[in-house]
Amino acid sequence: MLSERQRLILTAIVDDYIRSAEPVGSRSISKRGDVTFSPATIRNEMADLEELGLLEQPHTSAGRVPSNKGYRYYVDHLVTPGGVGEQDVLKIRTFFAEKMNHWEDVIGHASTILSQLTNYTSIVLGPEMFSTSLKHFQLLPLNETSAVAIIVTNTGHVEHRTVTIPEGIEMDDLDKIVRLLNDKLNGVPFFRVKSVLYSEIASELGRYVDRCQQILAVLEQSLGDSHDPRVHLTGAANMLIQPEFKDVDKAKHILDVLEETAKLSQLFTSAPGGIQIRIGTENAMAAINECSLITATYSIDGQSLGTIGILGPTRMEYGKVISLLDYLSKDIAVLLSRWYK
Amino acid sequence: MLSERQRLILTAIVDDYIRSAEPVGSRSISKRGDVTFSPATIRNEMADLEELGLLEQPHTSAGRVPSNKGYRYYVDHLVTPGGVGEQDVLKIRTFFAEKMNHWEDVIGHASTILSQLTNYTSIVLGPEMFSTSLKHFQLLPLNETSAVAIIVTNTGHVEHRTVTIPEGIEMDDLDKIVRLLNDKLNGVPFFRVKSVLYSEIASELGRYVDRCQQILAVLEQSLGDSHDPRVHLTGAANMLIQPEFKDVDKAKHILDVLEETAKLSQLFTSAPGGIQIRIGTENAMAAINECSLITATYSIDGQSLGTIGILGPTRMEYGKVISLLDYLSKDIAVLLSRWYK
DNA sequence: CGTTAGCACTCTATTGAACTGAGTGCTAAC
DNA sequence: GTTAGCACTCAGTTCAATAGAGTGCTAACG
Repeated sequence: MLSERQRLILTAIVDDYIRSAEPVGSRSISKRGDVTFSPATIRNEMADLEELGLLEQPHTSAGRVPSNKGYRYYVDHLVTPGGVGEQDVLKIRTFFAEKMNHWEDVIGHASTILSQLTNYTSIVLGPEMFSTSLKHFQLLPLNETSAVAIIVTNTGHVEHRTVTIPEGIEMDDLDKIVRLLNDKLNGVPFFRVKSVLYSEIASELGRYVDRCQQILAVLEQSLGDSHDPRVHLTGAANMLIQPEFKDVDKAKHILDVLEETAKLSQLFTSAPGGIQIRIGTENAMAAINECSLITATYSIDGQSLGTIGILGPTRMEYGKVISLLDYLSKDIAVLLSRWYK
Repeated sequence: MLSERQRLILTAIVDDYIRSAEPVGSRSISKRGDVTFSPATIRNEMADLEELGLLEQPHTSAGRVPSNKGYRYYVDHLVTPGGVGEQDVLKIRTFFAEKMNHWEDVIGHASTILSQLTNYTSIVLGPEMFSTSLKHFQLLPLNETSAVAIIVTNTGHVEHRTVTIPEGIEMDDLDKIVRLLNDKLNGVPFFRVKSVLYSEIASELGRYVDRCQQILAVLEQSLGDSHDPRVHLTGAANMLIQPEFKDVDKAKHILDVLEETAKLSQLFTSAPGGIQIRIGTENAMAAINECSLITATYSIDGQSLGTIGILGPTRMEYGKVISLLDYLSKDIAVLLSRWYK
């Protein structure tokens, strides 16, 4: 347990370092208004904090820098979110007032706002289809061998892919089957579709055609693998602003990872709701071990739909980002629920 | 008009500089196998080439560097494309052998390959919808006020957006109208859809409903603005490899522009077919005035569909990139035509 | 007359030494 | 317990000297 004074000093150091990106010395802290002790006293406390592993020293004659553990303590006990500025709220309002044609536009806009307001990189996961239910299923033949399968969810989300039609299937049969599927599957949540498919419908399908195995294959083609949510990445170039990444090689490693958007979604191991913060090496990927990732989930009716997040250096404006993510995740929820209600 | 020897020397300088990114001196050229003159002779020629504006000198005691004009001469008269390596062909083969669910997957894969094989940034414009024709149009009501409009082209491309249904329209009417539209518009090329809409159909619509104005509005909502093609950007981080962009600020400017994918498509002022090369300041955007952009269009049946391109430093491996783009654009055409035929 | 060797000159980049300044740890006094 | 004072450490900066790459010019050569 830290003393009140230690907490005060740790806060001062972290705050200063977040602003300046330079090691913080005892003198500069004592000159701040909120700390009344002499540099010598502060030095003693800093030595203790270093022994506890909360601070680090780049070299003997430099000031102190928060360690990962120090940041962890800071976000767990010291940081004060402070709310979202009036200016920022206004920007968000005007940005979301724009016309949006797709579900995904909301998500994309959110991503842009996040990176603009923070000057960090924003990563936003679109709603997973599996948390919604099927509204409409359709197979549109293009020619003898292939068709476009279109799936619409109750939220207005559209998925589509080109599928191969097995030989020997009649158009009429396909039509019947699609109609049957729409009857049976309408309103069924996606995570249950497959089981319903096999338990209730597989038998009925037998009545219409004998080649039902192949039909099911087409269905699986249509539904399968649609698991990966859309990833919106904005402001990747903002990484280059940070002094810690002024070294081009470091920056490249990070940007390389960011480009593989598919892998990014793995970073977002489903948060238990609310804000989640991963500092430095707490992140699974080695390439971003000098970054912190803060995420928040947005949800409708308690059903968590997706995640918005900010990636920046460990020296990140935690308070500001937390407020913003909290605010925006709720905002998105409102927007989306209005969207399809 | 340059002498044969001048051309030889210019080629040598450009090739060397492309490899090394360092000013090329007379000595290093004379040591190459293909040039048999002494450094002094080469120096004389270099002075002439500089006077012609084809070469530049960073400072008095440095070697020569090609100017934009020099690159221009090089690509116009000197470069030999040299073909695509066996290895590369193999990689392309295996990459395109993967399963692809959408039209766009082909484009996305092409973009990835391009950046991987060149270590530059690839920009690929998906096929513009307007060069295809309407296969199917559908309005799927989500609730009382909004619906999902789905458009499928003859190539299997799917566009969708959420539209607002004007008040006072009956579901039945909508159904009839959609059916009518499918009858009339099936097979109509997109660039003619609007005119057909107004000339042939507007009158007929009057029979079904009196509020045809509003219906047309919905249609325009569905069709309108779908002009902008999908832009695939891959390997943006590769810019950081280039020594000319080791300065983080320079790199940031470029990456910032690259992030606004919408604006990127403006760089691709429709090429007259074949390969197009823009060197340095020939590019409209100031931010990429130290870059070269090489593009190739891919087309089916003479109908140009989209563009693939490579963005790199002006010091770019022109020969290799030209070969690759030429090869890949034809490959894409084959793949796509097989896709929907 | 075109080509080449030689040489003086220019300019950048590198090296290393001296210096500066921020910051610490420790000790002794308050 | 707190603070002033002081010796010490170490990165960063400045400056001059040096090395090296390359040029332009002149004169000689075939």
